[in-house]
Amino acid sequence: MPEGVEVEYARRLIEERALGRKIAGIDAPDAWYLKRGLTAAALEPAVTGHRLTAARRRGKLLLLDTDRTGPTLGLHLGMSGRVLIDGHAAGDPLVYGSNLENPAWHRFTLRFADGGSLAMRDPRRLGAVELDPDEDRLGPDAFEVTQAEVDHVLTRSRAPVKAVLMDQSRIAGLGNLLVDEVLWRAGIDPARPARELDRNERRRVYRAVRRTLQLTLERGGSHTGDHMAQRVAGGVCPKDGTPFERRTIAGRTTFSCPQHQR
DNA sequence: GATGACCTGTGA
DNA sequence: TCACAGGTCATC
Repeated sequence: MPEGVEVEYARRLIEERALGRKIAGIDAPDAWYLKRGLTAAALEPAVTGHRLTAARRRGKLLLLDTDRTGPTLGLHLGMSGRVLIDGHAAGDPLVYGSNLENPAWHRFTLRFADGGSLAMRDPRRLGAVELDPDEDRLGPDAFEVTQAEVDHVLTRSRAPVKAVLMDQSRIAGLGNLLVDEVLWRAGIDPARPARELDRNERRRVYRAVRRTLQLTLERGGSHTGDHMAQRVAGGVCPKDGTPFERRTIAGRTTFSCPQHQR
């Protein structure tokens, strides 16, 4: 779904309400939802009887550790996925997601021995479940990324700075909305080749990443940025009132201010 | 690295 | 009916 901020909400929900609970079985009615060769027949015995011991997150990947030498479960929320525990979700509803309940949208469920459950509801089926995921395919997490790491990825690519910031193998956790908000705050044109940014501009990007994550986390989601409200036809820049420009960059709809993003 | 594909729901 | 959607993956 969701970008790093929503995945962080899901992680916290799991940490608060699911840790220590024993898995009694799984419900995986959609074989397509299990990735990298995983099958329900292999997954169920691998996790049954184990307790959840930690809920971690790297970028948009949720990592559920189990006890002893039990496996780690990797959950991807895709574009429309949410985590429900005992039927309850975390955070605000997705702006572009459906909040209706439909049993057919429950693509994967962990059943707990106490009778509750951890379910993934995902209308669009673009999420995924995997076992012992390779966490190193992802770059440093956006919530913990350093200025040095930002400098490193930006100076090594000629791609548009937006494409670089959205590349999960470089920095993990920023999606389309958050990157637009970051570059709007930093005053950088999303189409600029990343390596052309000077030292001062890279510093602004780093600070905007920190500020954007802090702000949207406090406010309730990736859609709560100041820039987001103007992501519509006729939207104007909240800083200077200039009509926003709408383009496709890195394959994604991009809104930016032609006046102050340069 | 840009592009299209994946899948399905929503709103114009 | 169509365009579009906050993500990833394979392919050119």
